[in-house]
Amino acid sequence: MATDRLSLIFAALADPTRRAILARLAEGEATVSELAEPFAISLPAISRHLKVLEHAGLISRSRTAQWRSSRLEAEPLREATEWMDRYRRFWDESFRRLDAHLRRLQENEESS
Amino acid sequence: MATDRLSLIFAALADPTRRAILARLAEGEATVSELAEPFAISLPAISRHLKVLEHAGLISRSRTAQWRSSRLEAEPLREATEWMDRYRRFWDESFRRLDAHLRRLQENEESS
DNA sequence: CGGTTAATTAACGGACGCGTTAAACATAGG
DNA sequence: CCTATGTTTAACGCGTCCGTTAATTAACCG
Repeated sequence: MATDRLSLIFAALADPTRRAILARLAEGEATVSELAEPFAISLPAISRHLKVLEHAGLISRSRTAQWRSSRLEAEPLREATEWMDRYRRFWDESFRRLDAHLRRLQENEESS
Repeated sequence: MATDRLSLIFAALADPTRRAILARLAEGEATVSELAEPFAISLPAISRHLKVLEHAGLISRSRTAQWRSSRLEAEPLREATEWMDRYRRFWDESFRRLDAHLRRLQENEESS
């Protein structure tokens, strides 16, 4: 079972429908029906997706009368990005330049 | 089936063992047995994890004699980070400051 | 050739993910 | 109270994921 937080976050993001829901929520809060509207899947399916997102901390929910509104909580995305940042030097050109620069400094240090 | 690239990447990252493998590969290439060593799971299980990582583009593999060496390919992490960057303004303080700054500029523009 | 080492493939089992439809629950409102 | 609306829960099917052990493939080496 994926019990750790990061696994929950990445697993939640691994589904295109859920990513689309997050994209929609970036424009503002929305009810379940509103979120379901663009998709050709049933309301219960959407309901489950929202539960997954909530469990990963990617959304929070509030109740007003019979409507349940979802709100984006991007903090987990920060966590995920932070994890990936360990690998930034493997792809980021500017990071590579910084790397080279630091190496040069190091060499000067050693040769002095 | 998760057929799109981003889903493959996030799904690959959703497993702690696979993330640990990537962490190990950040220190340099390694063979399957070397990668398996820290884990209490069988070699075939590791072999499958590597296949998942390769399918997501997160590693590439080469063969030397009977050894298969894996190498980190972080480009997919860049893609994933890029996707998350759309949400950066929802968590990043400096992004919020920039946002506020731009809004101020906008207001000055309008009132002139 | 025959044995050893490295790794993968095959076959299986159990858990989980994602969808469905039908039923239940919650709230508003005549 | 009864009904309409919004959403969730229940029960099920099916495919995939993750692990196992046993068998197979691949390459080296005495």
